Parts: sequence; structure tokens; C-alpha cells
Amino acid sequence: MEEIIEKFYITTDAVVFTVDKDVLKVLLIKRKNPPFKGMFAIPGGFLQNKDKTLDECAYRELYEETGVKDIFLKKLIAFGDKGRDPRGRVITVSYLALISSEDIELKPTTDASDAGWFPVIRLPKLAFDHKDILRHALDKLKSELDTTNIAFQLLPEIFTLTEMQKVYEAAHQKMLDKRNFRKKIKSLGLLKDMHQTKMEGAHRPAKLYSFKNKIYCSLRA
Amino acid sequence: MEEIIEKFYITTDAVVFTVDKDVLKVLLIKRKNPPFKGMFAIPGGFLQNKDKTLDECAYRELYEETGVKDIFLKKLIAFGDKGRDPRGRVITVSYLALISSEDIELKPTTDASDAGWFPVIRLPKLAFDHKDILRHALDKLKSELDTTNIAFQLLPEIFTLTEMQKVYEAAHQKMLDKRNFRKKIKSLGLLKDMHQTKMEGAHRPAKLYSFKNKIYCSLRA
DNA sequence: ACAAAAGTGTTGCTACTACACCCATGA
DNA sequence: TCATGGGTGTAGTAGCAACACTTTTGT
Repeated sequence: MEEIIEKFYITTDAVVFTVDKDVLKVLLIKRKNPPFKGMFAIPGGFLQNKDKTLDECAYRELYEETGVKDIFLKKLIAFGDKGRDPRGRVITVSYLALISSEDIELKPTTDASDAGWFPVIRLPKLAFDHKDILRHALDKLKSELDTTNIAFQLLPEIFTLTEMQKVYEAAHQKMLDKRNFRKKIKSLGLLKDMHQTKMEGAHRPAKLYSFKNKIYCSLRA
Repeated sequence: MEEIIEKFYITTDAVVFTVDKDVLKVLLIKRKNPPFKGMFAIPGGFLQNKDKTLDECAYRELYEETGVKDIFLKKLIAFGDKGRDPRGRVITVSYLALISSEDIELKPTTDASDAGWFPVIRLPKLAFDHKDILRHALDKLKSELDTTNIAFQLLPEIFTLTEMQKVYEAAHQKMLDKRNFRKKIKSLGLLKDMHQTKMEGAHRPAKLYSFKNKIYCSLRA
């Protein structure tokens, strides 16, 4: 490799979504250093040569900054315009990440004193071009929910159909018809009836379901 | 930026497709230097700081290596596994590129003595992980043809419906029903009847169409 | 008895598939 | 007149959207 070839900083940034109390939320951290000190940002950081893959870098940075681990990650796209980071030329690879709201407790770690979950409809101003990265990831989340079985990444092990519907409604930010939703989901054949019910409040108990397969796959031919 | 942060090589690689004589082809170059000297590869090269965007890098490298310019480019995804390039850690951003077969004449340039168009069904062995990059781009091409109006990037200014159908058939590698194809395309309302015909051989002349709008857009809400 | 969420079917519309014949032309 | 590709319509099916009432429970 000739000397004249330039090298650049690489980061991975993970846009982590969850649906918590019927609200779509995203994980952000407060920056402790300049630039954009004190502003919120998508968790991520610099690729190191010890990271064997970009995925590994995304996992490592997410864990270091927020304590979140064992999470679904899907690589999205690269952002590399000049000037997007005032420190120098940085190419960022964005990730879509999903986590069940059961697992969103943040353990404060060295880097994560100010990590938190923010409703997507009420975001703080974000550092860098993270608004663009987040919007792109949100669009991707919607299309993935419609074309793959990733919903299982946002639900607990067993759940009711109403809970599942709330996940779709939160992500798409619109209400769905109960009968049509249930018909569609049942026709996909992804769910297993657990023959248990969940009683919650003064009304008829809801049947519980789980996914037959918790392996990410497309629903189209 | 602290000294301990590592930097990496970045490349952009453009997977350029065309449909030439009803066959889907991809543009490859023969490598003139090690590693993989003499093997074929997707055209691309190293990001330079003068490139204001990743797109600009992809355009520049494609032009330098193949003489191809003024072409549709869409950024796809990053490849960054360790060991994918024996020279060192290289992160590659792939691009989907499309060109009309009218414009595929390759002018030999300094770097492009061995650029050529290869049918996708009969590819030579490719350098690096370019087989993976190509397959990913091909999947993307198919889904883009189904959900956007990019077909205009693969057709001449005016064309017949049969020519358009051949583009879809070549890309999807399957035959389509003539009546259904025409019904679908007409219902999209993208085409303008040019009130001209094209006579070619001993049979009824074909009506010529062009796109109302040659601006890339999605066909779904 | 009532309040609250669970659960369930039908109808109309749209979009896709499969399929066969006539038309305009040059040789 | 024949060979060639251009051009057209219909019937069946599958999937989506709109819509209201009964069931089961706790209080």
C-alpha cells in the first residue's frame, strides 16, 4: 500500500429502538466531550483494529457506552460527507438495533452516566448529522417490520396479540385495525399459541403467544 | 482527536449494471497490480480527502478506471471484515450504478485497458469479496426495479414496451407475461406516448414511449 | 349491573395471475 | 401468403381496508 493513500477515521453508530409503554423510544447518550459537548448523540465510536468486523465494533461501543449487550443489530449505510465531524474526516456506518423493553435497564458504566431512552416523537437536538442517521434508521425499522419477522426483537418471550399490535403501532406511528392486524399476523403462521392467558385488570384475559422461530428472516419469497 | 485512534483505508466500489441485447451485464476491470493481479474486480478505489462525499469518490474512481461518467449511483452498504483485503484493513462502501446500453462504449483510459462488460450469469472469478458485493448489489437492483422508477436509467431516451420488458426480464432473470407487464406499467402512469413508431424487421411497428419524469422516486406511498 | 379490554366475520375493492387471438408489416 | 413480433381483454383469485358486536373478567 503506497504512502500516498490517505486513511480516515471510521465509526459505527447504533440507533437502538425499543417500544416501552406503547411508545417508540431511542437510546441516546449525552456527550461528555467536545465537539457538541452536552448534546445528545447516537451511541457509537471509533473502529479499532481489534474489531474483527464492523458489527463487532458496533457491539463493543454500544456496550461500553450504555451497558446494552446481546442485541439485534443490522448494518445500514455509510455517512461520509466532508465536514460532518468538525474534528476531521470521519466515515460512519450506521446500525439499526432493537431491544425488548424488558431489557432496557441501563447500568451506568464508565462512559454511560448520561445514557437514556427518548420518545422518537420528542427528541432533543442531536449532535453531528445524527438526526439524518436516526431518520434513515427509523424508515428502515418500518420497512423491516413489514417485510421480516424482526418484531420478535421488540417483544418479550411471550406476549399478547394486543401487545404485539402496540409495537407495530408505535413504530409506524399510526393506529391499526384490531381484526385486520390479527388476521394478518395469524396468516403468517409465525406464532405459537402458548395455551396460557394473561389477566390484567377487570376484563377478559388475553391469550399468550410466542414466536415459533426466533431467527431473523424475510417474509417474502 | 487523540493519537491513539486508528485510521483506515476507505474505498468505494461501484457495481455498474446495464442490459445489453437482453442480457444483464456488469462492468468489471482486470487488476493490473497485486493482490489478485490479473483477476477481475468491481471498479472502485480509495477515498481521497479531496472527495467531498463518498458519492464523489465513487464517480471519480469509476471515471478514472473505466471512462464511464454521468451515471446513476446509489449508495448501498459497507463491507469491513478484517482480512478482506490482504494489504491491510480496508472498509469498502458499495454502490449500485446503472447505465443505458447506448452509453456503454468504454474509452480506454490510463487505468482502464482491461475494463469490460460481463453477463451476470457467467462471471469470472472475482478478486477480494467482490462476489458478495456483487450479489448484494444485484438483490438491490431487483428490489429497486420493483419499487422505484429507476428503469429509466437502463433504457434509452425513447423505447418500446418490449424493450422495457426485456430490461425487467434480464434483471430478474425470469420471463414475464406481456399483457400483465404492459397493464402494470401503464397503470403506473410513468410513461409518455411519443406518437412515433419503431420499425424493425418484417412485422408490425412498435409504439415508442419515454418517461414523463426522469427523476428517481419511489412508487409506493 | 357495569366498565374494560379480548376476541371474532363479512363485504367490497384492488392488484395479481393465467391465458389466446388478431394486427401490421416485409419478404 | 406467410412469418414475425406488436398489441389487446377477461375471469378467477388473493390480499387489504372498512366496519360492530359478543365474551370474559373484576368490582
